[in-house]
Amino acid sequence: MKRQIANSFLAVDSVIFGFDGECLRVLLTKRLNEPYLGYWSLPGGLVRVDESTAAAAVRVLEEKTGLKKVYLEQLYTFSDPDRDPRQRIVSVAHYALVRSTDHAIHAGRHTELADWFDLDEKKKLAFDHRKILDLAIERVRGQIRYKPIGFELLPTRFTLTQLQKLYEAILGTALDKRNFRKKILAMNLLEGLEEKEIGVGRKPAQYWRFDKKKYNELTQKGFVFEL
Amino acid sequence: MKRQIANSFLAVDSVIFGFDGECLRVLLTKRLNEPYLGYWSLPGGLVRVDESTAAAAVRVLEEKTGLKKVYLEQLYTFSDPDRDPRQRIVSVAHYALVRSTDHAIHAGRHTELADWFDLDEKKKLAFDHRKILDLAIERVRGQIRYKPIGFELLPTRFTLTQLQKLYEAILGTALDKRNFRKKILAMNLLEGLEEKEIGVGRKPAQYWRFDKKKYNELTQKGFVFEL
DNA sequence: CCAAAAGTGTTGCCGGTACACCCATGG
DNA sequence: CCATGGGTGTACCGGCAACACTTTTGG
Repeated sequence: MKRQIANSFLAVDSVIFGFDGECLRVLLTKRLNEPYLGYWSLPGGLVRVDESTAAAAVRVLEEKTGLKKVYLEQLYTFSDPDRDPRQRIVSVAHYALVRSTDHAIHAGRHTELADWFDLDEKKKLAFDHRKILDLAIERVRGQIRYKPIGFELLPTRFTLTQLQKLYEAILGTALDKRNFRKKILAMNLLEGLEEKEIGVGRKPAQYWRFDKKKYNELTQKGFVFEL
Repeated sequence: MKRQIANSFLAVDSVIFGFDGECLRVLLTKRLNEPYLGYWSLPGGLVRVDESTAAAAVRVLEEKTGLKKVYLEQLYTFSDPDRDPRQRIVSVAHYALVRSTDHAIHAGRHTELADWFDLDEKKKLAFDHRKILDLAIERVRGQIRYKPIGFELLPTRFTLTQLQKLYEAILGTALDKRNFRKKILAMNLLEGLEEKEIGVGRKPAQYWRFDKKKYNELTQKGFVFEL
C-alpha cells in the first residue's frame, strides 16, 4: 500500500510573506491534483537526495516565484504520519520574506496558478497547511520585535511611514508616529538618503535605508534590536 | 553505494538538559560503533515509519533515560547530506528539560554508557552534534527569559535561591537577590508552601511551587511571562 | 488656498536597578 | 554564640507612552 520511494519521504513547504503597503500577504498555489484538488496550498516540493532542506526551499521558491536571494528561515518540521493521505511525507516548513509582491507573482504565473492572499482571509488550505501558516504568522509576529526582518519586506529605499505601516500590519496594533520614529532612529541603523519622494501632492517624505553592516557590527558587541 | 532503506532517512537527536544545583548539564552517550566510535554524542535514534518525530523523541528519551513526561520541544532539523558519513540521514533535533539529574542517569546506565557533562566543557562530539548542542543552548537561553521553562529543571517544590541559581547558570550572569524575588513573586505564579527546609544549619528557606494552571489562564488573557 | 501626509518635543509615570542589614536555625 | 544563607524596603533614574501643531508640496 505504501509505496515509499526513499526521497519521497521528505518535502519542504514554504510560507512566503509579502507586504503590499497595507497588509501582510501570503503566496498560495492552487492544487492541480488529488488530493485536495482545487484547494489553495503552500508552495512546496520534494527534497532531492543530495540536497539540504534549505537548498530545496531555495530551489522551490525560485521555481515558483522566480525570486532569488530572499530571506528564508526554517520554521518547523511537520511529521504526523497521516498529514498526507497518500503516504507518509515529512515536511520541513520554511518561511520567506520577499520584497515587491508584484514581481513574485508574475514569475509564478508561468507554471502554476499562484496568488497573494490577505492573512485574515482564513481560507481552508490543503493538508495541514493552515497549521503551518498559523505557526509562521506567530513566528513572524514574535521575530519582528527583536530582529530587523521587517526590512526584508520593503524596498531597500523606504519611508518611515511605510516602515511603521508594516509594523502595524504585522503586530496588529496602531503605533504612535513620534514614538516610533524616535525609537527606530535612536538605534542608528537607518541611513537617511538625499532623495525624497516626488510627485506626491504633499510634503515629500525622506527615504531611508537599513544599514545591515552596522547592524551586524553592533550585534557582535551585544546590541539587541528591539522595537 | 547508498543503501537507502526508506525509514532510515529520518532520525531524532535529543539535547537533554538537567540542572545539578550549580550548572546546567547535558546528557551524552558514548558511541559503541563506527563512525565516531568512542566519541560522545547526543542520544538519538531512527524514527519509525508510522511515528511522528515528537513520538520518536519521547520514545528514544524513555529508552535511554527511563524518563517519561518531560518537557520536550522541537529544536531544528539538520539535513546536510554529508552530516552522516555512511548515508544521508536527516535528523530532527529536539531538546528536553528534565528534573533530577540523578534519576535520569541510573536508568540510562543499563543500556549504554551515558553521563552528564558541564556545558562549558567544550568536548568534541560525534557528527554535527556540537552544532546541535550549541543551537539548543542558544534556544534555552532565549526561551528562559519569556517562558517559564526553568521550573521543568527543578523539583516541583523549590526555594527561591534554587530558582535564582538556575537562572544565573542559564543566563551566565549574576542577579540581584531582592530584585529577582520581587519580580518573580509579583507575577503571582508561585504558590508558597507551608513546609520549609529542615536540617540546614541556618534559617530554613520556604518552599514554592509553580502554578501552571494559573499561568495558562493568565497567558490566555494576554499575560506574558518575562524575567 | 486647500488637502494631505511629513515632520517634530515635552511631560508624567512606571518599572528596573542599585544597595545593606536583621533573622532563624544547627551545631 | 557563631556561622550560614534567608529574607526584606527604598530611592534614583531612564525609557515608554501620551499628546497637537507647523511644514511642504501638487493641484
